[in-house]
Parts: sequence; structure tokens; C-alpha cells
Amino acid sequence: MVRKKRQSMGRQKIAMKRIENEEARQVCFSKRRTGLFKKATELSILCGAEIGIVVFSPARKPFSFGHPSLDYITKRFLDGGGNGNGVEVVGPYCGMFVEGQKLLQLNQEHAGLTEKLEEARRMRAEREAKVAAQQGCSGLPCDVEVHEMGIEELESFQKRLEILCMDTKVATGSVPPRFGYGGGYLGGYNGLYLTQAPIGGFYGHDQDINMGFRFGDR
Amino acid sequence: MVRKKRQSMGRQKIAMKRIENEEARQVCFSKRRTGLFKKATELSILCGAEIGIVVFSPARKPFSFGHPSLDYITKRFLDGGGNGNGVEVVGPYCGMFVEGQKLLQLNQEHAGLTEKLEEARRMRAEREAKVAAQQGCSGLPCDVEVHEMGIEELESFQKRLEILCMDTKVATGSVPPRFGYGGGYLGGYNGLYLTQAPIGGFYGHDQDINMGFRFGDR
DNA sequence: CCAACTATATATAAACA
DNA sequence: TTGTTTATATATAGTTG
Repeated sequence: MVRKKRQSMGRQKIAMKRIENEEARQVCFSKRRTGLFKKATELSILCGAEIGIVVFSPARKPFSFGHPSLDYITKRFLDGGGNGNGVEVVGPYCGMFVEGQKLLQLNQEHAGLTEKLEEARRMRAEREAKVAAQQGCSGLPCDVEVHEMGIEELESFQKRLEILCMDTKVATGSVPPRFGYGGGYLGGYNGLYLTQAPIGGFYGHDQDINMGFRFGDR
Repeated sequence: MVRKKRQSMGRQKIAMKRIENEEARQVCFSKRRTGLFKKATELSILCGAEIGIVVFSPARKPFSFGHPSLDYITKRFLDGGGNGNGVEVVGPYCGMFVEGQKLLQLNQEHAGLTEKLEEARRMRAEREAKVAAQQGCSGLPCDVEVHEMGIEELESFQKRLEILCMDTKVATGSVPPRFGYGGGYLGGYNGLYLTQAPIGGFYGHDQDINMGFRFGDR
């Protein structure tokens, strides 16, 4: 009787060490990343846990996962870290989220500086006007350019932040991708989202595209 | 022949929805969190991936995982996101790490603004001096210091950042906890670190410190 | 909470589309 | 790089201590 050849050897045990074969490593990465995110999804659903994950592929491509969303988790920290203490960082053991605190501080600092800059500009304008009225010596080479540039940069920066914010929401699924970006929703269920998160620069090298949310795109 | 009663019903299938029983939910969380971190560990070893995870338990207690460390991963972004492009955010889809990009931008913007502020103040002082002297508008020495406040803020800010940075290192295990905090290193191997990450001043409540696991154990 | 233990649900290595 | 199939390695629910 002819025994049919096995169609598969089934799952083989593998040594817990770096997979040297590059292709195999990449395949393994894809599958296990999917598995990891699925586990995270289940954990958050079953236990009501809130989770944020960021993974860099062997090819240095970033992927992220968040529930309810990374945005939400970050906000939770910015709003006090769930410890009822929104000001003093008693035990700043938030790991990755320490960044949230830094961000908050920088934002405040930024706002403060912006205000001061504006004020300084106003003052200077006044003086300038005064001087001009008295002596008509306008057109000093250095100051005009510097300050106009400041405003432009400020505005473009503001704009960039807003876009970033919206994109983050889209990517993390806290907002439906109705902006023609291609969307950030990759799967998941029950309000959970899996997102690929290329940083920019070179993610167009190969076609890791199916997730295609870009920005004005490659 | 007496058949022994089964010692266990074995693993039962459970519905993918929130576990209502609080105790069961907490137990499930512990087991699955361990499993999730183990999966992350395997992924990083097998594929050379870099991973950062933050999880909030249903009891709102934070746990984190990082390879090589959250600190390292964060730095990678702050230093340019590993894309060799530290300035323009082409595709700002970094999820959690968008924060990193924002931080970078804000930092740069902060530096730029500070400079411009100084500049603006210097200019204003110049005008003022000119007005006071009511003389020509050619260059002249302007040693008026009006920007002390700016400098003070800058220094305190700098200090706060440094403290945060050090604490982050302690928390992620990249530096031994010699500061009496109670320690952030909880186990791990091969350069992998498992860290519990309580946020506030309450991380000493109980000793759920034993989330370690080994390969080959089961 | 943690450590077994058992029986079963799941994840996944290999090979191929 | 994703999807499918097969056979097997692992993760875990339920329970006990």
C-alpha cells in the first residue's frame, strides 16, 4: 500500500536563538508580530487592560499597537498618569511614557516661549517705529529677517503638529480614516486596531505597502 | 476497574469578551501578561526585533517590557528615528513614537525659539538704547540684559529633563537602581529586561515582582 | 497572589500558492 | 509579504495546594 508522502512536517521545534537565514527571519517576524498583537488584543479584551506596543522589524521598520489607542494611553499619562498626581513626578517609572511627561513640559515651554517671542517682537516693533519716526533709519539688515522667519516657522510648526495629531488619531484608529490617507486600520476587532507605523524617510524601499497610509506619500 | 476522576477538564475555550469575575480576570491578566512578554522576548531573540511594551493591569498598575530597553528604543527615535532623517517627518505614523518625533521637533523648535527670543530681546534693547541716545542707527554695543528669566527657565528645564532621563534608565534597568527607589530591574536575560513600572509613589504595595520566566520551563 | 498539573485550545514551522 | 494546510510545539483554563 502506497503511503502518501506527508504534506508537512508540522511545526518543528526551533532553538531560541537568532534565526540566521534572512528570509526565514523575516517570515518569522511577520507571523510572530501578528501573533504578539493578537495576544495583546486578547489580553486587553479579556482583562480590560490597556496596552501599547512598538516593534522594530529586523529591517528597522516600526510597527505599533494600541488599545484603546496609543493616543488615549498617552493622554492618560498627560492627565495625571492615573495616580491622581498630575504635577510632581514622584516615581517616574513610566518607561516609555516618560516621554509623555517630557512632551507636556516641552509643550508648555514652547507655548511660553512663543508668547515671549511675540511680546518681544511687539516691543521691538514699537521701538523700531519710534526710531523710524525720529530718524527714519529702517531696514536694518539683521533683525527684520530673523523675526519674520520666526513667525513663518512657528506657523508651519503649528500646522505640522496639527497634522501629526490627526494622523496619529487616524493611525491608531481613534478616528475614522476619512482623509484620503489610505487609512490606518489593519485588522483587529472590537475596537482594537493594529497599525504599521513607518517613520518616514525610507519606508518605500520595498513594497511593504498594503497598509498604505502615507502622507502625501512616497 | 475504577476510573480515576479527571484531575482537570483541561483548557476550556473561553469567549473573547471581558471576563466579568474580577478574580478570574486578574489571574488571567497575570498569566497572559507573562505570556505576552515571553512572546515579545522570543520575537526579539529570534528575529532581532526591538520591542517596547507598556501594559496597564485592570487594577491600573503599569508594567513594561523593553528590548534592549525602552530607553534605547526611545533614544533611537530621538536621534533620528533610525531613518537617517532627523528633521523632516515624512510619514509621521509612528504611533506611540510619534511622541518621539514630536519631542524631537519641539526640542529643536525650543532651541530655535530660545535663540530668537534672545535675539529679539537684544534687538529691542538695541532700539531702546538708540532711542535713549537718539542717535544714528549704525551698530553699537548693547549689553542690556533683559533675558534672565529665559535663562532661568531654561536651566530648570534642563535639570528636570536630566532627572527624568536618569529615572528612566533606572526604571528600564539600563542602570543599576542605586537611588533607593526599590529597583526597576526585575529579571530577564540576554540583555532583555522585564520591568514593573509603577507610576506614582505606590509601587511598594505588594510584591508581585516575580514575573520572570525561563525557556524550557513550563 | 504563585506554583504545579492536566487536558485542550492555539500558535506556528514548513512547504507551497 | 499574506494566506493556506498539516502536524506539532506551546500557551493556558480550571483546579488544587
